[in-house]
Amino acid sequence: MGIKEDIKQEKFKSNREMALVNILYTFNWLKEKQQSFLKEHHILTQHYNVLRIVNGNKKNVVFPGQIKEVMIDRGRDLTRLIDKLVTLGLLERRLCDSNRRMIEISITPEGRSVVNTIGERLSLEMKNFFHLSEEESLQLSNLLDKLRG
Amino acid sequence: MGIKEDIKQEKFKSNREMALVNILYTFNWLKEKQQSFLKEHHILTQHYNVLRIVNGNKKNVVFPGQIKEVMIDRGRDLTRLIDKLVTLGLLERRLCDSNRRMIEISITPEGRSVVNTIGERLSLEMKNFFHLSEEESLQLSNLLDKLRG
DNA sequence: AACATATATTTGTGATTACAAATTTTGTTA
DNA sequence: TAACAAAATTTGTAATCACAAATATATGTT
Repeated sequence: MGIKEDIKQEKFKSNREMALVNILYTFNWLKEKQQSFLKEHHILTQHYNVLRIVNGNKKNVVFPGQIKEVMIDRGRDLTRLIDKLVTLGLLERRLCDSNRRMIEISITPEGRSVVNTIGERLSLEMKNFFHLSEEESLQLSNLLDKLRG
Repeated sequence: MGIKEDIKQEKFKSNREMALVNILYTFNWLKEKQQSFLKEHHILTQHYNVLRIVNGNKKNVVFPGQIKEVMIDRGRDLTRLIDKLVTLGLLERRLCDSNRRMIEISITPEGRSVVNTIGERLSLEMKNFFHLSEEESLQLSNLLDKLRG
């Protein structure tokens, strides 16, 4: 089974177009896998990504602007993404004393627990659905880097 | 420049996770490129994908269910996606005589013109931003196929 | 014919997204 | 130091999305 069967398209104009379509298709495939985990925690992939970033930061505190810089899917509507996570008790917001245009975001113990739990499960489950070796994964990642070149 | 610099993350737990993140990141990168074209025609990538499918079909007529089968990003809310394209005068809807549960979707001349114009421009521009050779594109596509296994 | 079941699509609704405009604070400069 | 531009985030809003429930039609069974 390859992309041609998956979307029932026999021919592509070029390998480039086939690769392009395959990235879009694989993205959705992966997103669906991820969502089935996250649903149990009542959050979406976007929420998880923000949590991961805040949790991964060495400092205890991050600003929305910093999160935006690093986000995989460009930080649109970050305010209301954070709103949601604050409502869920996973993040906290505080005014920054030194520069009051900024808001300090920090993760709560519960947030840390949630993001770690999901992260571990994801690592484990990866082996079941991500059918590439470490070597092949590296090749893939290098090709994608080159693509964006 | 690679994924590590792009999202400012020095280390990944594994190459698999790096590849995973890289796919998500590259998807968004590509989507942004595409959107800048489509904006000029006041449609979204989802709309373009539906148009492409209807246009690419050999028969003059497609049913929503068939579109759904083939869609890259699973056909959620297809009804209202088609609504939009009908409103724009790019698609037409007609009741199917033989099975009145179904709706016949066909593309208008204007729809055909729009989708062809966009398609050509996309092919041309691909060369400017899709920095892989035909050979490398094939490798990439094969790796993605294997990933989904 | 009457009924249950399956198919194909639409609707309702609440959440999320995109885009632009607004708000607040800071930095600069004439 | 008043004025103006820049930076960081929020708000408003219309459009889109996801999910479930509803509708309408077709098929198969007793």
